[in-house]
Amino acid sequence: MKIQRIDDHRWRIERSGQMRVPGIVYATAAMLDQLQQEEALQQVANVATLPGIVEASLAMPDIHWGYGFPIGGVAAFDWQNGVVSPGGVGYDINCGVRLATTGLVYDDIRDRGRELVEALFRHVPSGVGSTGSVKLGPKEEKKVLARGSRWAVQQGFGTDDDLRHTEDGGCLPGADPELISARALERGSRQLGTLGSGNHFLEVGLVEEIYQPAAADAFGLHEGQVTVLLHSGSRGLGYQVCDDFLAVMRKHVQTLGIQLPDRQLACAYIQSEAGQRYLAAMACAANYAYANRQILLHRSREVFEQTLRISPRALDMRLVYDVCHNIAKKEQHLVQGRQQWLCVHRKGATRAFGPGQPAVPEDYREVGQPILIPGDMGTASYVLVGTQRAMEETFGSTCHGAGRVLSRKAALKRAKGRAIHRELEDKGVLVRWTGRGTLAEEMPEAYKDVSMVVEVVHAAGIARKVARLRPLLVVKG
DNA sequence: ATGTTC
Repeated sequence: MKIQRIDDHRWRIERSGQMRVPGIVYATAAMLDQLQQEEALQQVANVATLPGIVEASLAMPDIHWGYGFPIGGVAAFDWQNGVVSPGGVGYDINCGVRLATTGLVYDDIRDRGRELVEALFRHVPSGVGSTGSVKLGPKEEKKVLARGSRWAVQQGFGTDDDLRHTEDGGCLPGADPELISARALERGSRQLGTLGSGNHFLEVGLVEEIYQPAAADAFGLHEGQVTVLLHSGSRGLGYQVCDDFLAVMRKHVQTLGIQLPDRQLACAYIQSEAGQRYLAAMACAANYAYANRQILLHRSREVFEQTLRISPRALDMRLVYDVCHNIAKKEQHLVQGRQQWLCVHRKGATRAFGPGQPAVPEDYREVGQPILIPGDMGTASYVLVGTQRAMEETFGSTCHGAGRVLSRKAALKRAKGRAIHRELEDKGVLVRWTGRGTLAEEMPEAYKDVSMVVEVVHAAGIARKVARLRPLLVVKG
């Protein structure tokens, strides 16, 4: 594989073999050196062979190996002649992050940390297979799939302001619940409003530093403020939708006569029946995830109010934004000088729309879309803002997180004999968790330094730093 | 990520 340096933060994988377009990797030289030993760069090149891909197969600085497509990858396909692939979205359809501010400062919760984290842990079900927040009959579940966050708000789990500050308004269009298998529906019936496991979390933190006052002001962020950060997805339902459609597409792709460099790149032309059905089913799972995070936010409001015995008005928990980082979306972008309809796959990548974009909420439009980048549980998370340069270079996309450096297995080994929760406590982070190995798998050393990832996208201009958050209380699955 | 290999 031939890789050319473009500048300090951009590298081009030259076209070779069946590649239709080059690959572009956003990274420092040191990060690229590490990547050379992994399969992730080969996956970037593999994606570049798919029919209808435009401009380039993109990789963000948090790229790592994934199912078929790399995690941290962005690929856009022509809406008329291109393909859609479940592997380009990922198993956790609409995995995403939401950030809320509060009217509280550190002193308001300083002595209540243990109590708060206990109450959050009790009221927010977490862990693999967690259930019990909201139970849905089949009819009601289909409404969730069709309406997303709007269903949750209609049930009293939030406000219209929450919807305005959610990507897509919390509802992807074109969702068809009749395409969801009985098994997926069954898995979804008891998991709405639950956190899940792995890297999913609920975190109470502090705004530690502001980098860009104008954007921070627009987003309602100021130093010393208590925040709530949530990371979750579409749970077992989304997993099942992905699994169901991978099976469909593995068969389908054999009828197309296209040679794939990797079977995990199974796909369908967007305009085919299989392609349209996947997109309509994917939208259902995306809407389930939006509703899930909306209910998790509502539960957080309830816990803060009850534990601190304060009114909703005093708590003043406002949703800053909710972003999704595992999705394929129909969007119009400028390609070689003309507007073109595309299917933009973002897998472990976040939308990063710049100033003036109609899809950005009105109160943020002048500065650009908020971007939420969770780090590991002991260090920091970042709020960024989208840029015009991202619109021009990356189909309005940027990174999504720190990215793993240790496999789960390697992390377990490294954590042996250690008490990770004690180490976190020494850093000022109180943590409650469900799974046996979760804390070890998710320990800070298992991840890249999130600030290095953020520095790359900031320096490359495909997002700008707005604020840094420091974790105080963490609930893990 | 995932009722962590129906």
